[in-house]
Amino acid sequence: METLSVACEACPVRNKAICAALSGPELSGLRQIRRHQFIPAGQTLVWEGDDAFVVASVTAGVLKLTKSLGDGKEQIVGLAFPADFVGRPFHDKTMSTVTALTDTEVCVFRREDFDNFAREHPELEHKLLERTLAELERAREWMTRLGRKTASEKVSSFVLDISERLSAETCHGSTVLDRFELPFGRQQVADILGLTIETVSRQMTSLKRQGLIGLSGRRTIQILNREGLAKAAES
Amino acid sequence: METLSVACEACPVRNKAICAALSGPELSGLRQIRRHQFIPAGQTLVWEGDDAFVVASVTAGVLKLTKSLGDGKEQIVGLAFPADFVGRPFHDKTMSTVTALTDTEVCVFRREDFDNFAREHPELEHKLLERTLAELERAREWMTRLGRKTASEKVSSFVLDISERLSAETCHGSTVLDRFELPFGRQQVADILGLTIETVSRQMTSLKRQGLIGLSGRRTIQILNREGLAKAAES
DNA sequence: CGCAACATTGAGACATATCAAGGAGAGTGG
DNA sequence: CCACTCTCCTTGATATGTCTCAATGTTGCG
Repeated sequence: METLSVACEACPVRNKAICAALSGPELSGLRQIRRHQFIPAGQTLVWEGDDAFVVASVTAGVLKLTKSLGDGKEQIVGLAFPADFVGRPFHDKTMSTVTALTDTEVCVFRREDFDNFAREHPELEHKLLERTLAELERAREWMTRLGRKTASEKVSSFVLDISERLSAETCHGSTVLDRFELPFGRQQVADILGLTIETVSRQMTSLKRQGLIGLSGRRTIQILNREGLAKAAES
Repeated sequence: METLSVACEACPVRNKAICAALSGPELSGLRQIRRHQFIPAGQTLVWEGDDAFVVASVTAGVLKLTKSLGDGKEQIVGLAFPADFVGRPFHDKTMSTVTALTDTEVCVFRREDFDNFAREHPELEHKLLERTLAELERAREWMTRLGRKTASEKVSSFVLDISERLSAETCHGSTVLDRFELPFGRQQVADILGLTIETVSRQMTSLKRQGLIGLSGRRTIQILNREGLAKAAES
């Protein structure tokens, strides 16, 4: 892994990540304990069950948080986009694996350093709390999808959800992208939705045939009828 | 709803809930904005989608957090035991319904009061952060169960999980209860696991026939072979 | 005791998984 | 620029687990 040197002031997520809580002198305190790091697509930052040595704030790219079951099966339990925070502060075990889906840049902290710093900076902890509460809400929404939706509803709501998250990233006002590239392949969509790759593929094709979405290349999706898709996403 | 008057010092969760962060004068500040309240089984504290007027800390009983889908179906996305915190501070919408499963007692706060108080008491926010991080972890574990486990694995892991949470409550050292009463009926177990009531029933019967658990009455479960049950819970 | 709510059991339908084959993209080397 | 190849995606046929519908059994309360 390669350490990059980027000034916090020039950071693309300066105003959105938890460090937005800090200014001037405090920020440079934080900078002293961080390491800006590049993670190539496919590489894993932390492993499920390991001692949690690090936490990190994402500045570019997308990561997945996964839990693996006895056999080869895995469930993706979270996604981390720029400005999101990964890892569990104040706790010594990591309970999910964090892996880069695309080439990624993160601000990494030794967990212990971060914990100490955070305890002395309530504003930072407050930002982190808000972010964690939002993430919890998202996880619960996701649980509903996993527990009570059909394959077709899962895929529809997934497409809508992702379009919103990717739009938030590019952040041109409140525009929602209607055409975007998925940062992952079919297997990973399946692991997000608790389905098999074949079922995801079939449902994608079905949505395409209904004229709700367009597919080009392997990963590009176009939403042709957002309203109709929203209807298909409801139970 | 009936307002009770219980001194914080005598509170059964005094040392476990987020208010454990406070002592003496700060605690009495918190006491001034709280209302101790009794909620009978079946009654709902807050509704999904409503403006979030209140947050609360549970002192006795069990509550469920649910999300409902278009039709009658619902998914339980969380359980709140004594010392747990419900509601979303610093945010104006409630995204899940909170309902008492058993007779319940909670410390209720107007959200605005709580927010203001919390911002002035970093120790309290810190406790809340730790609790929220733990809850997020639990939600993710639950997602894995919903997405990638079979009905039989779901029920087995559920029984183990509940036995641990109920034991934590009675808190006699590190004893784990082998015989306990579920605070909910079959339909609610189904809503937790993303199954139908019939499937839950069949799996319970099956575990019973395998000699892993014993069932008596409608809600009492006895774990006869914890190790075997753990094996059945893995994928 | 008798009732109402809840739980269990069975038979059949249906959705998704599994197994298996074929097709399209993207990168590589000629 | 085209053939080659590897990986990923799509499609089809069948198997299977869970849901649905329906009936029966049980619990606990008035």
